[in-house]
Amino acid sequence: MHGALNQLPEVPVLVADGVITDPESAKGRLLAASASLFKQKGFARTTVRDIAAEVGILSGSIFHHFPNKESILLAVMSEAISLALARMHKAVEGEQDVVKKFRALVRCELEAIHGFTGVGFTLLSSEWRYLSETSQKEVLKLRDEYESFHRNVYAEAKAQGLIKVEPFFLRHFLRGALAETGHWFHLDGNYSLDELVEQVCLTAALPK
Amino acid sequence: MHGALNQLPEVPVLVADGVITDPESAKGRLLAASASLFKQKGFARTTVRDIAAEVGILSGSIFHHFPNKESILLAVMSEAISLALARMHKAVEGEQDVVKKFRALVRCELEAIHGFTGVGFTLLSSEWRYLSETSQKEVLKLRDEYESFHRNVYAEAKAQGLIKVEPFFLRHFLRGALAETGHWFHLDGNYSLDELVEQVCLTAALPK
Amino acid sequence: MHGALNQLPEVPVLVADGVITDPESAKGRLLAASASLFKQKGFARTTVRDIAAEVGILSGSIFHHFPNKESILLAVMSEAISLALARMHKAVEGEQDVVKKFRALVRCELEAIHGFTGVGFTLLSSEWRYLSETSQKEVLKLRDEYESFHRNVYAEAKAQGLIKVEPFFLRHFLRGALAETGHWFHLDGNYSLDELVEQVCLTAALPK
Amino acid sequence: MHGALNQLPEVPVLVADGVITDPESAKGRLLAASASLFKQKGFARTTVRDIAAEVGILSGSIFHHFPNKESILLAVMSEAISLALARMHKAVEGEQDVVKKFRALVRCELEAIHGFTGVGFTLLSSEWRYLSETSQKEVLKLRDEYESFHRNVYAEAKAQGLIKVEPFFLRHFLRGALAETGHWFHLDGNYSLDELVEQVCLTAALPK
DNA sequence: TATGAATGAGGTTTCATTCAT
DNA sequence: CATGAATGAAACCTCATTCAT
Repeated sequence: MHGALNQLPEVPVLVADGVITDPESAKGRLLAASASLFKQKGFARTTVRDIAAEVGILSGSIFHHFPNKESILLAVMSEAISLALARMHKAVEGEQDVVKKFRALVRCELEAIHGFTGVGFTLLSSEWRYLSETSQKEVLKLRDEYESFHRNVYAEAKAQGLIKVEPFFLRHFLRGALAETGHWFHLDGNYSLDELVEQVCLTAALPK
Repeated sequence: MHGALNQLPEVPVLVADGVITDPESAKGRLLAASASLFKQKGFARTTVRDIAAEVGILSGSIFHHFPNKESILLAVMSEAISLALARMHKAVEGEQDVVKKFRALVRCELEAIHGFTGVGFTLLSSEWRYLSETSQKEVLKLRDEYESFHRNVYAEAKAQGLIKVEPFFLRHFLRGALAETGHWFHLDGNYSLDELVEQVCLTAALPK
Repeated sequence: MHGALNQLPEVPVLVADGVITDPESAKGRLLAASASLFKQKGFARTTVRDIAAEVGILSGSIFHHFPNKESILLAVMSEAISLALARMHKAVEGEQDVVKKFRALVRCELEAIHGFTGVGFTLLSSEWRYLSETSQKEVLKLRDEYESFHRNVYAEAKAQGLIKVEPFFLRHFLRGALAETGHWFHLDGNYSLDELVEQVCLTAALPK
Repeated sequence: MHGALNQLPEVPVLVADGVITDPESAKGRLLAASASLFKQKGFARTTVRDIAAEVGILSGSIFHHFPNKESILLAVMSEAISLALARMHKAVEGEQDVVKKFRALVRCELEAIHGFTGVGFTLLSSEWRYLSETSQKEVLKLRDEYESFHRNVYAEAKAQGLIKVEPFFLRHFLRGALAETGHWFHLDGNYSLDELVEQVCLTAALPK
């Protein structure tokens, strides 16, 4: 999946813009390895020695790049959300049709969850509590931006009579439902990502 | 919320049937305290000293009731699912109307998540990875029973043309959406549990 | 020297009064060993493993008695000064002659420095900087009590025309001179403690 | 205080004679910064990164000037004592009056302690134990020269009946008393250096 | 059953030192 | 000479678990 990330055409642009750390730099490789391990074993069970071993350095060297273990989690999380934000904006750019925007958002979030934009997005919820309060606030700013963008599109859909549920509820339901796909849906399984998007829209009774 | 649990009329029955540990026994109080702490701080960050302090004993004494820390988590989880199963069966008992059964299942799961049946249900997903493989298999049996019951009701609804999405997908979506309510919905907030159930059904475009 | 401490007749009284920790208890042995090592190698160079090895336990066990390494230093220091205070009061109790009081104070401080009352007194100056600010304030209260007692006796001597120098200066000079004996004077060497006291008084031109 | 050091007229001479390192050279600035930090925080708590930051270089660069951290301490110490020796010889040069020589020595030592000759002299006692045995021996040669010079002047005073205490004891007492001034006396406080010298002589009952 | 001192493995972090650039 | 990433040993500290009382 890391490989996939590097091959995405927009990555160099995002690196240049400072959205994310260069995945080929030492720090970038550290982040990718950490994200992957945090996802596999959880933050608490992942030791800095594990991370170092994954990258091929010694544990002490990690602290050249990050002041402590928690700051790695913080970096993984804020890069994940920054990347998701950037890709989300690009995905709906210029689109007027609300249904298409809705589908784009769903697809974008699923891509974020399933690693098209690098691991890390799922950690936002599963490892949230391991972030210090200060760090939580920092990430919360980005999350709020992301969430309100979603809610606004849902509100448009509601205004056009395309859905009946309140945007506030719908966003919470969808976030949960999509995050959960991280636990059961596999890209290389029986269903494609597009079929998954389709089932989500079907559930919400959204017209094509 | 613990108090609420104890006041539920069916608790003595469930205790007598061996479904759950007597919440007034030493072991029961240990489980309740553990569940609450695991939910608050996560399994990994909760120390056996924390648990002992919450119950008012010393850390060493815990090991007279449980062989190790993980077995506490296992007990919390299997009691949570057993309780949820028992209450679920009771809730749909004798009911023929599929829509009513669907609503009952949703309500039941929300009650489990929000503590009507004691804390612990949320932990099933959030702390799942801290269970050893052996323990996971043990709990999985109960979860499978629970999950397939849900899927069967959804399949009925599909057969009657009430919903369009595949039961398999719907169950996964719903599980995620409902579990997520644990992070944003509060019983003492602006909305009642019934309103929440209503919004869930609205989202799935389910007729009344 | 530890042995000497235990044989002092007043020790049981002081332990009973809560002035010092029982030197035969686990905590007391830990303190004695720590004080001795801190004196030998300095606080920074003494590892908790060193201390544990000296006492015959494992390093982790130390933290059953003290929350961290610094708190051991704090305890060593406050016990040292508390003990010195107690013995000082006893030494001048009922004495009216200023010259005799002066000699008693000098002797008392030398005894504290050279271990008659347990190691630790010298550390008060040499390892002072390793104490956190909070801990410094705590110990400072005791030190102030000790220092002002000395200054008061010197002021009496000045008032009686026995010395010419200001008490403020004299106390600072004496503290330095006596502390320094810790680096060159040895009880088992060529001179006795009484001869040392005599030389101090000679230097200050104090009549017999 | 560093500024003051550089302005002293004899510094260029001493640099030219190889007594001390040029305080404007890279090595000299490194020594000054180290001495200052060692005094503030102690040798053990001062990191090479601290020193490097103070000088404005990176930690790795330090090792182009010194083979290891301890050698910095050694250099600071031997320069301190060399400088003190040079200034001491100059101060008593041609002086016949023992009382005046005594005063000159006291003043000289106080100047060394309070920074007229650059920080570092106090470290000789406080950080002594952090020197390896080999280094201790090296500095000891210089210290012995310094100490015996003092003792000889005291012996002269004793021979002339000006003091009563043994030179051996007096030197130890004075060293301690003067070193201690580093902890409480401040040049910019209520008393001048000359008043301090006066109080020292008063204490030792030395005639004017 | 409860206690609490002790264990001991393992965690995060620090830091002097090295070395290719 | 300077850099700064990397090293690797060792530091402090945590904590589930044991066991004699």
